[in-house]
Amino acid sequence: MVDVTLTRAERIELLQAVADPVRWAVLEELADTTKCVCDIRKRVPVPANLLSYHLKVLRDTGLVTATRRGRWIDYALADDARRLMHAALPGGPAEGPA
Amino acid sequence: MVDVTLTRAERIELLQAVADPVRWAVLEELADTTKCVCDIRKRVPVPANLLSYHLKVLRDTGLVTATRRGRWIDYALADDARRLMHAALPGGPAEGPA
DNA sequence: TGACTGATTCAAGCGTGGTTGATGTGACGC
DNA sequence: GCGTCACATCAACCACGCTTGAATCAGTCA
Repeated sequence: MVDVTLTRAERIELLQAVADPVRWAVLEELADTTKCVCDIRKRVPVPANLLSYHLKVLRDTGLVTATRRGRWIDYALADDARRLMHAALPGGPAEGPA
Repeated sequence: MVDVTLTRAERIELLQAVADPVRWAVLEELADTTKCVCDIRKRVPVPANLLSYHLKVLRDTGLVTATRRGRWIDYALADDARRLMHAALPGGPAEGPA
């Protein structure tokens, strides 16, 4: 697997994406299983358009992926999302779950 | 050592503290060694009062500690700062550098 | 093809975090 | 006690991230 390193600005931007109560909750929900938007919304009760806004931020930073399934769209944590989040923190070389 | 767990709000607040370009840079500078404010400022070139503002945010979230040394004040990464930062990320139990 | 469900986008507005200029505080040397 | 250095605090302001209400889009079905 290509070990793409992030620039400082990318690391900070990624942390800014995570450091929001709604997006943090979404990432927590997706940590163990893929979910569609309506399922996420059951667990993160915010207006639908607000959830869409935050999902877009997470997509744009590459932390989640979206897959259309008919009317529904399934969201999942990106494969390297955990590694990216841990690597984004300051303090020496990237470290995280082994 | 007491393994104090953070609430969700505390975890998010901690990430918000980290997810700022100035504070991120300060934490990066303190990762390997204690530094006084004027040394930090050489590496993170922002106005002195702005640096003070950000250092207060980091102190208030417990990520850094301050020690007066005559006219100078030395800042250091708190002992458990790395663990707290990794633990603050969403996605299952706290994980971080082993 | 219209109605409905699931989801996104848009424009406008607001709250607040970050910045600035000014001021204050503590330590030090004379 | 005063001037200087190192650092912090304050009040005011502003940029922008987040929220809201409205509109739009994609898929499905009768």
